[in-house]
Amino acid sequence: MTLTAGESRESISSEQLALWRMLQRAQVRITRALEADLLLRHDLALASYDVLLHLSEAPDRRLRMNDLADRVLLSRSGLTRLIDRLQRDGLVEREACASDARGLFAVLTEAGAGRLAEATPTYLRGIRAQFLDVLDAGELRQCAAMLNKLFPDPC
Amino acid sequence: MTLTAGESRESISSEQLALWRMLQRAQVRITRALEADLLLRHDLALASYDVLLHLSEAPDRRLRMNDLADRVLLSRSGLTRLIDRLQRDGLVEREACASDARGLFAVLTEAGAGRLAEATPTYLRGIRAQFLDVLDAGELRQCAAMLNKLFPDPC
DNA sequence: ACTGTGTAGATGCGCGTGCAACGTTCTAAG
DNA sequence: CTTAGAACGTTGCACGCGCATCTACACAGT
Repeated sequence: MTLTAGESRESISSEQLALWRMLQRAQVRITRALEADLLLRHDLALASYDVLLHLSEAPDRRLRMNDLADRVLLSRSGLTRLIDRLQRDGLVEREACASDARGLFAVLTEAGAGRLAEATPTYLRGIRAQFLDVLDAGELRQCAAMLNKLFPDPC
Repeated sequence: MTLTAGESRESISSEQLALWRMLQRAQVRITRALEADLLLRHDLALASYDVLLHLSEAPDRRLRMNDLADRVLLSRSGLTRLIDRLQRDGLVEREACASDARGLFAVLTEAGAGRLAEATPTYLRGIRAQFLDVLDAGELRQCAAMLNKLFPDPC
């Protein structure tokens, strides 16, 4: 079962390379399909959805810009601009941080929570259709196990 | 083992949602690490590497723009510009298509093949370090099986 | 208090991307 | 032959992103 020794150490078989390329393709496809659907139905980019989602899960629906940037896998400047847009659309507000004058909170507004709630069915349907429903329970467990090895970092 | 019935059909458990988010994070991380390495060591973006790789595998090291765009998951205009850059750097050339005056081939040059050969060890090392070496042979098989279900399209 | 080092966000800039529109060429119907 | 429609690739445009830089503030040591 685990007698890969020497094969995966030296170089890469064409099956392994093909596996990697397939993984890339699958990921891009799934993400694009999801984003397209979200954009079409709710005029919401995937990154925006992610921001709203993370904020909705945070205590007091607020998160420091820095923490938020880490969670949504965006550069700090990228997040600044994204929050600009979300603020312009009234989905998020900036609020000063009492304990640290440098810091800002991004706060989910009521409108933002509403928009998130609207879009969530689309989001869930998307990941089910593209991903979860395609695999059975055993495969999902295997997938989780692999991801834990690939990505041991704290959430 | 396969008694998901009803659970994955109705809505999404938080484990499933977490699984999906982890998958996203893992994918972004792996891709970014790989691209950063490639960029740092060989001044080659991942998309550029992919183009060179696909061309090197094609008969006569050439591919129609359209076919190439499909393979590297880029829009037609995106590919036009990418080929512009690669041509400027001498890694690729455009060549008219005899049978169809609308068509163009992107052709890998010697310099392009050389650059690809230079970068390939970095590329392979990257996907091994980030992905292949982390999993054992059984997991890689499971992964392949899942990808075949997720992405049944022809390569 | 003062100075130096580090951190939180914002901004200028260049780059790469997709969409819509365009010109060119192929193909089929009349 | 002519003409309508589709296909191939390119271009104008706007957008989102990251990097480098900047300002404001925090916190340590003196």
